[in-house]
Amino acid sequence: MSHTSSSESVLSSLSLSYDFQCVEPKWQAAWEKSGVFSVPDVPPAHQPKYYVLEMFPYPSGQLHMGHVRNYALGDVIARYKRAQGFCVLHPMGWDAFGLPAENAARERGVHPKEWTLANIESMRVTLKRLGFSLNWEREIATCLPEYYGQQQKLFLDFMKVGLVERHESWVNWDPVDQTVLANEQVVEGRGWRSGALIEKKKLSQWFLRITDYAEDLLKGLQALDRWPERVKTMQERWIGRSEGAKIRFPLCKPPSSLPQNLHNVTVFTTRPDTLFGMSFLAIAADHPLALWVAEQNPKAAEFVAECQRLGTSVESVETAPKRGFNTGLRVSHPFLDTEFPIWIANFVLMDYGTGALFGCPASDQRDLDFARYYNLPVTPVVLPPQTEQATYRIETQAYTGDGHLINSDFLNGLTPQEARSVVIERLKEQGIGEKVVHWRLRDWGISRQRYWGCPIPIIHCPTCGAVPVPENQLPVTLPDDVSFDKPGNPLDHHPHWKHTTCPVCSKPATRETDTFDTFVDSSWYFARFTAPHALTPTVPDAVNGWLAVDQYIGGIEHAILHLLYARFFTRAMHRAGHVGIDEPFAGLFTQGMVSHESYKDQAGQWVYPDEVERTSQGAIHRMTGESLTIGRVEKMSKSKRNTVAPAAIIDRFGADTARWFVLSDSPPERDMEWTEAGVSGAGRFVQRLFRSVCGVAAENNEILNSEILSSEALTKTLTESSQSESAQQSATNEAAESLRRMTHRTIVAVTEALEHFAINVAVARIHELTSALIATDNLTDNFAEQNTKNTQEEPLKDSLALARFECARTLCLLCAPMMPHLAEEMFSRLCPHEGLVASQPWPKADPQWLTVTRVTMAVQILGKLRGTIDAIPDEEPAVVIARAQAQPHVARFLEGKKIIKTIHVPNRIVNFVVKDA
RNA sequence: GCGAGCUUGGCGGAAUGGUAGACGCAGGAGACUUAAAAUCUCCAGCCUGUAUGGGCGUGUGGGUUCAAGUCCCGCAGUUCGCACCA
Repeated sequence: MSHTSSSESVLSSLSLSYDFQCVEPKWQAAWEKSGVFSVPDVPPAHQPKYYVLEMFPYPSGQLHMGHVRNYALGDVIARYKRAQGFCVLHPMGWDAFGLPAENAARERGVHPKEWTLANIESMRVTLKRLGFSLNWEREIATCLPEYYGQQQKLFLDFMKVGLVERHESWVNWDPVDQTVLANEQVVEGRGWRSGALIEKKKLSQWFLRITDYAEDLLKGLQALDRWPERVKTMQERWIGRSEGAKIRFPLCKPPSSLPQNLHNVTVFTTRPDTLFGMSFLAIAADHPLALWVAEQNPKAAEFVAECQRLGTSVESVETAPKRGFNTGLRVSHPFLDTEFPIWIANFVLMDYGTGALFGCPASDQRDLDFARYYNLPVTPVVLPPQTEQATYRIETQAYTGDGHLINSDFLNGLTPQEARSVVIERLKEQGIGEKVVHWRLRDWGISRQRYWGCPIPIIHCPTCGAVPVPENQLPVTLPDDVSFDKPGNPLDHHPHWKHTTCPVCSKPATRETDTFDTFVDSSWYFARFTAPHALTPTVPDAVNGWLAVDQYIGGIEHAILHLLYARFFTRAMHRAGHVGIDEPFAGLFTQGMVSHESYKDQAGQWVYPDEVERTSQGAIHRMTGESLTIGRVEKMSKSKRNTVAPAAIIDRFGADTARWFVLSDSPPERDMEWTEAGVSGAGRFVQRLFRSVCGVAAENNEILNSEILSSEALTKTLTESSQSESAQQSATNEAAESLRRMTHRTIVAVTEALEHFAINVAVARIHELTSALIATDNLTDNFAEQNTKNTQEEPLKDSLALARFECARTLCLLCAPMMPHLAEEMFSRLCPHEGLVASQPWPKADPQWLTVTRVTMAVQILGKLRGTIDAIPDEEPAVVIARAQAQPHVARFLEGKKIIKTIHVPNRIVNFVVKDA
C-alpha cells in the first residue's frame, strides 16, 4: 500500500505505473471488435496491397523466443505498412503434419491429431497474448482435410500436366522402425531414433519433376532483388548448373554374359579437353556395371558392400583414402589406340553425373591420388604459362589452371577452353559424345512411409496400375483409429482403410499408404491464405490479387529446401492454372537466432535460466545456492536448457516489453542475446515512456476537452501559438522549438529506419525522443505553477505544452508497430477522441521543423579535426572559411603554414590543406 | 577444398566518403530516501595531462582521396553454407 502524501504534485499522482496485465487484453479485445486488421478476399482497387508473411510455425507445443522475434518483426512491418495506407494481409497458420506428432504417439500414447490440435490451442493462446495484428479469421492448419484435400487436388492436377513421376529410387531404410529416413535423420550410419544400421533400399517413390524447372529456378533468382545475396547463392549452388560433355566409352571385348546395355560406359565430364590425359575409367560402387561385376566376382562384391556401408557421411569422405577395385574390363579411347582399365572407385558417386568418370590424374587431385596409389600413368596435358614442357612434371599436386594443351594430338597448343569445343565437335562427329548441361538438382521424392501426413491420392489396381483418386472422392482423409504399437506405417497396418475398389475397373484395389513429405504442405500455404476456406485450392482473383508475398520473414535454415520447393510449387501451380505468377516471395528477410548464456551445475547438468541467479562473482542456483559454471552464449535449445519461455516473460513483463526487447538490441538479421538485464531495461523504458506521456495528457486535458479534437486542429493551434511569442516565454519557447525539431527529425529517422529493416535504430531514435520529452517535464512544472497563480481562467496553452503534446502524440504513433498495446493506452489518454492508434495514419514530418537555424561545422587541417565553428545553414562559403581560419585552435595550427587548398562542404566541414611556409 | 558473410569501447551496436563510438546494457559519481528499491542528473574509447589541450584509435598490411569504419588490393581471425560434384 502506498500513501499519497499531500506534498506530491498533481502530475506525479497521475504517474501510475503501466499495468500491462489489464491494458494488453483490453486493447486486444478492442482490435478484434473493431476489425481493423481484417482485409477483403480480393484486395481493393483503390488501395495498394501489401502481403506480410512470417514462416508459419510447427506446433511443437511451445512457442519459443525465436517465434516471438520472427512475428514481432513481421508485425512491425505489418502495422507500419497499414499506417502508411496499405491494405495489409498478415495471416497465420500451422505447419501441422510431421514426425514429432507420431513420436509423441509412440512414446506417450497420445493420438497425433489430439496432440497436434492441443499444441495449436496452447500456442495460439500465447501468440494472441503478444498482440500481433494477424488475420486470425484466415488461420489454417495443414493437418485438416479442408487444407490437405486441396493439396491432393493440386497433386492430381500436377499429374495431368506431367509434373509427377513414379519410379524406383534408393532410400535410407531403417529396418527396426520400418520407415524411410531423410538424410538428416541418419546419424553416423544409424537411425536417429532406433539406432539401427541403415540399409540402402530401392523403393518405388512418387517424384515431383522439379528438374523441369532447373533452368527457370536458376534464372528466376536474378530478378529477386529483395532477397539476401547469400540465400540466392546457396540456391544457385544447390541447383548446380555445370556445362560439360557426355562421352560414351565402348568396352573392349565385352564378356558374352554381359547384358547389351552395359557394353558402353557413359561418363560426364566438365573437362573434355583433358581427354588425352586419361589413364583409367572409374565407376561408382552402385553403378549397374559394378553390380554386374560384383555378381561375377566375390572380391568385387566385397568391395562394393564396403563402399555402400561407408556411405558418404562427412567423416568418411574426409578420412577415407581413394580406393578402387580393378574390374579387369577395359574401354577404348575415342582418339587413341590405347585401352584403359575400368575401376570401381569409392570416390565416384552414383548420384552425380552418370555415376562414371574418366580419370585424368594430371588435372584432378582425386584422380591423381588414386593413380599414385595404384601406379597408374600420369600424363600432363595442360602446360601452365611460362613453363618449359621438357621439365614439367606432375608430382603430388594436380594442375587445374589455365595454360595450353600438350600431349594431346589435335588439341596441342590450344587453351583448355578452345580445346573443349574442339573435342566436343569431334566426339559429336563420331557419334560418341555431346555437349550437355548437368544439374545437381534432383527430382523431389515426396513419398513418406508415415501416418501423420497428407495421404497421396492414388489407388493401386492390379490391372490398371496406379490410378488417381477421382476428384469427387476427395479428400482422401486419414483414418483416426490407428495404432502405433508396431513399427512401420500405421496406414499400412490399418484393418480396412487401404482396401477400396479401382475407380477405372471397379475391381478390388488398394490405396497408396504413403503420405506426402511435409515440405509439400508448406510449399503453397501462402497461396491458400488468400482464400483459406475455398472449395478449390485457390481463387483466381484472390490469389492473383494478393500474391506475391511482398515481405516474407523467417530463419536462414530454410534458405534452400523450403524456399526452393515453394518457388517450384508456384511454377507448377502456374502451369496447372492455380495461380498467375511464378515467384511467390518478392522480398525475403532472414532474421537471426535468439541465443542465451548456458549454465551447468557441479554435476555437469544443464540448468534453466529461471533457476539461476546472477551475482557479481558469477551464477548460483536460486534454490540450492550451488555455484554454477557459466557456459557459452548459444542458440536457445532444449538440450542446453538455455531457453526462456515467452509465456513466462509475458506474465512478468508484458507483451510489449518482450517485443520491445527482441527488437531493440541487435539488427534483426543478426543473432541476438536474450538477457535478464536487457528485458528488465526494456520494462523500465515502457514505464518511463508511459509516465511521461501520461504527464502530458494530464497537462493538456483542458485544452483537449475544449478545443483540440483532431490532429488538424492541433497543428493549427501549434502554428498560431508559435507565432505569438512573448518575452516572458522565450525560454520555454526555445525549449518548445527544439522539442518540435526533435519530434519531426525523429519521424524522418524512424521512418527511414523501418524502411531499411533497421528496427534497432528506430528503437534508438524513439529512446532519444522520449528522453527529450522527459527533459522538458520540469520546465512545464515551473511554468504550470506560475500559470495557475496568474491566469486561472486561461487554459494552459503555451507553446511548450503544445510541443510536448505533439511530441507525446508522435511517440504513440512511432512506437505503435513495436509496442501496440502501450501505444493504444497512451493514445487513448492523450487523444481520447481520436479512436485507435491502429487506424491512425503514419505521422508525417513537417518540413518547417526539419530546417535548422544553426549548424556546427567541423574544421580540419589536413583531414584532422582541429575545432568546430557555428554557422547559419548555407552561409556564404567565404564567410565560413574566414571564421574557420580565425577559430583559436585552428589559428594556432595554421601558424607558420601556408594554405594551399581549402575544401568547403556546405554545412558540414572546412578542410585546410597546408604545407610548411 | 569451394562459396558467402562478419571483425568498431567492458558488452549489443550507430555512422548518405565529411566531427567515429548515436541509442541501449553493464559500470562509476551525485540528488531524492531513515534505508533500500524505483526515479532523476552527470561521467565514461585508450594514453598523457591542471587542461579549455596533445597523441593514438574501427582485426592487420598496403592503396585511392583534401578527407576512409565506409571504396580498392593483399593477409589474419571467425561464423555459416555446400562438398569425393567428375
